[in-house]
Amino acid sequence: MAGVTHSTVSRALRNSSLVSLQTAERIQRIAREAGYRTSAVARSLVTGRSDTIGVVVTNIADPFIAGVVSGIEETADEHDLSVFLANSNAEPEREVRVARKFEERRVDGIIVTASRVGAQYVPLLTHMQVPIVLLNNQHPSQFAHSVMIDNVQASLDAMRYLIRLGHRRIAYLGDRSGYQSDAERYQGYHQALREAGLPLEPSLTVHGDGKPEGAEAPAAELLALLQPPTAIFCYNDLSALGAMRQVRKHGLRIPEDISVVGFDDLYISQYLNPPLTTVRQPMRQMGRLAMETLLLIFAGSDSGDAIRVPGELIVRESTAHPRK
Amino acid sequence: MAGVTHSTVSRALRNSSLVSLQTAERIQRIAREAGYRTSAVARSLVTGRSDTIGVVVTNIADPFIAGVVSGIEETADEHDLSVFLANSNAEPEREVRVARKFEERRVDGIIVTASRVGAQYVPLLTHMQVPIVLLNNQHPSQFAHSVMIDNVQASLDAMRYLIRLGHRRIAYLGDRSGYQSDAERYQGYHQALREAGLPLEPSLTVHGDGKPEGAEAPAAELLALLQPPTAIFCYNDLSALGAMRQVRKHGLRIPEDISVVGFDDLYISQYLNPPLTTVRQPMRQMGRLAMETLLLIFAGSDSGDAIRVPGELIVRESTAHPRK
DNA sequence: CTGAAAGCGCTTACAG
DNA sequence: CTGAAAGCGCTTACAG
Repeated sequence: MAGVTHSTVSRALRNSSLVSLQTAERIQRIAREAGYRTSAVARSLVTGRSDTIGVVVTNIADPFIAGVVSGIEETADEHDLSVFLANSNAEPEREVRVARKFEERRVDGIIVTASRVGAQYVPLLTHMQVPIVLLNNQHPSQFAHSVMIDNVQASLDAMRYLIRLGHRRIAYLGDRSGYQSDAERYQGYHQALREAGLPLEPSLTVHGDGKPEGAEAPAAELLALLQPPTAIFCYNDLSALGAMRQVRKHGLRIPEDISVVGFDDLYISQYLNPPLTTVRQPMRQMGRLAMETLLLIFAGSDSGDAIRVPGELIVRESTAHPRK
Repeated sequence: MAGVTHSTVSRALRNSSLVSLQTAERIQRIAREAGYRTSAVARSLVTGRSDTIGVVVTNIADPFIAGVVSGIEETADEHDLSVFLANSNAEPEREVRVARKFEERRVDGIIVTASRVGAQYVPLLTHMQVPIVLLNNQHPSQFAHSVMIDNVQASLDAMRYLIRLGHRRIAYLGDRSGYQSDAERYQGYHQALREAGLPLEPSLTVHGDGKPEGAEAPAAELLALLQPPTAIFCYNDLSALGAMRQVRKHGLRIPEDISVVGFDDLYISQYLNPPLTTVRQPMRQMGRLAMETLLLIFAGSDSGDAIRVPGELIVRESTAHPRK
C-alpha cells in the first residue's frame, strides 16, 4: 500500500488520464521496486479479452511451418498479443481437441496451419465462438477466413519454365493424394501439359508424403521407367531432397541428366548441392497475413475474404535443358 | 440452468467424487449440448495455477530450436499444459521483456532456449517468481536448472575421429565468440589437438555467426591459406552448409579434397550431398528433459541439477582420409 | 451428495 | 482526480 486505493493503482499502472501525473509516477515507482506484476489472468476475466491467440500446426519441426509461425509471432508481438502454440501431428481429432482447449483458454482468435480437418470435423470448428483463420488448409471448406498460396498459378509457372527449357517428359512427385494443395499443384501440372500439347502420362505421376524419406520410393519408380522423365516437379522441397538423393543413387547427375524442381523455397534450399530451383512461398509473410486477418476481425471489419498469395519461381542450378 | 447450482456444475464437470453419478452425467450432457466451455482463466484465478508454460526462443525458424520446441510441446501436452511461445531475436532486452510478459500471464514455468542473457540481465531473470529452466544457455550463470549438450565431450569425439582419419591440419569454424557453446566446442577442439600432439595454429580458428551466410567468408579465408586445412570442424550444421558451398566454389570436392564436420544433426543433414558427418544433439529429447525438469519443480522435488546430455558422433560421407 | 458463501485480482462505471 | 462497490466466472472449504 502506498496511500491510495486499489482503483487508483490500477489506473496509474494503465496510464489512465484519470489520475494525476505525480501520483501515477509514484505508484509506478513503488510497483517497480516491489516487483509487482499485474495479473493478466485477472484482467482477462474482467475485460473479456485475453490478448492471446492460439496457433495450431501439424508439426512445428517442419521448416515451412516454423517460417509461418515466425511471421505470426512477430506480428502478434507487435500488437502485444501472446501466442499459444500446439501441435496436431496432422491428426484431425487432435486438431479439434487443441482448438477446443484454446477456446477454454479464451484466446481471442485461432490460426490453423495446413489444417487436416476434413468434412466431418468442419462443423466442430465452425461452431466455435472464436474467430478462426486457416492457412494453407488442406480441405476446401466454408471457412470465411483463409490465407493460401496460389498453388495452380505457382505450379503452372514452374511447369512452363521446364517446358520452355525443352522438357517433354516431366514427372509430378506429389504428396499423399486427397489434400487440397496436392490436388491444386497437380492441376497446374496437368494444365501446363495441356497448354503445351503434351500427353498426360499416368506413369509419370507418383505420390510421396511430403517428406524426404517418403519421396525416395516413388522417385525410384520414376527412374526405373523404360522412358524415365527428364525432369521431376516435386510437391515440396523436402520431397525434392528425397528425390535428389535417389537420383544420385542411380548414378545420375542433376541437372545434366535430370532436372528437379521443388516447392516452398525453404531457407536451406539455396545451400543444397546443387542449389534447388523451386517455387517460393513467402512463409513469414503468409503468417503475417493470417495474423493481420485476425486483427481485422478483432477490429470488427469482417471482410470474409479468402486471401491468395502468389508463389514465385526461383531458378537455381537444379534445372537445365534436357540431354538430347 | 439444469436444476442445480453453480457449485454442483463445477463439481460435475471436474469429475469430483462429491457428486452423484447420474447428476454428473446429466450435467455433462447438458453442458456438451449447450456448447459450454469452462473458462480456464477464471479457474486459474482461483486455483493459482495457469497450467501454462512459457517458452522463449531466439528464433523459431532455426531448425535446432524448432526440434527442441517440438519436444517441449509434446511433453507439455501429455501433462495438459499449454505452451506460450515467444521469439527474442537473440536480443537480451527482448528476452527479459518476454519473460516478464510470461510472468504477467502467470505461467507456471519458463523455458529459455539458447539464452543470450548476459551477466547484466541474470539478476532480472533470477528474481522472477516463476521457475526457469535454461536449455543450452549461452552464458554461464548461477541458474539452478539447466539442460545442456555436453559440448566438450562431443567436439572431442568429433575431433578424435578426424585425427584418427589422419588429419593434421584441422580448422575450427566457430560461432561468434563470447558464447558458451562456442567456447566449449572450441575447448574440445583445442584439447583434442593437444592430446594428439598437434600444434594449435591460430589461423585455423575462424568465426562465423552460426548461419550459412556467416560461414562463407571465414571458410573462404581458410581455403585461401598457404597451407589450407584438410578438414573443417564447424560450430553447427548451418555453418557447415555455408562452408560446403564455399568449398565447392573453390573447385574442391568433399570429402576427397577436404572433410567437413557439423554439429546438431539437423533433420536435413542426412539428405545433403554429400550427407553430413556431424554430432547429433537429441533436440527433441532435450526439450523433453527441460519440460520434465519443470514438472519436477512443480511437484516440489527441486533437485537443482544441471543436466548434461551427451552428443553422438554420426559418421556419414562428408569425411574421409586426407589426400596425401 | 448438494447448496450458500467467500474470494481469486483485477477493471470500470458511479459518486463525489 | 480519487474512492467505494460491483462483478468477471470459476473453485472450494463450510454447513447441512
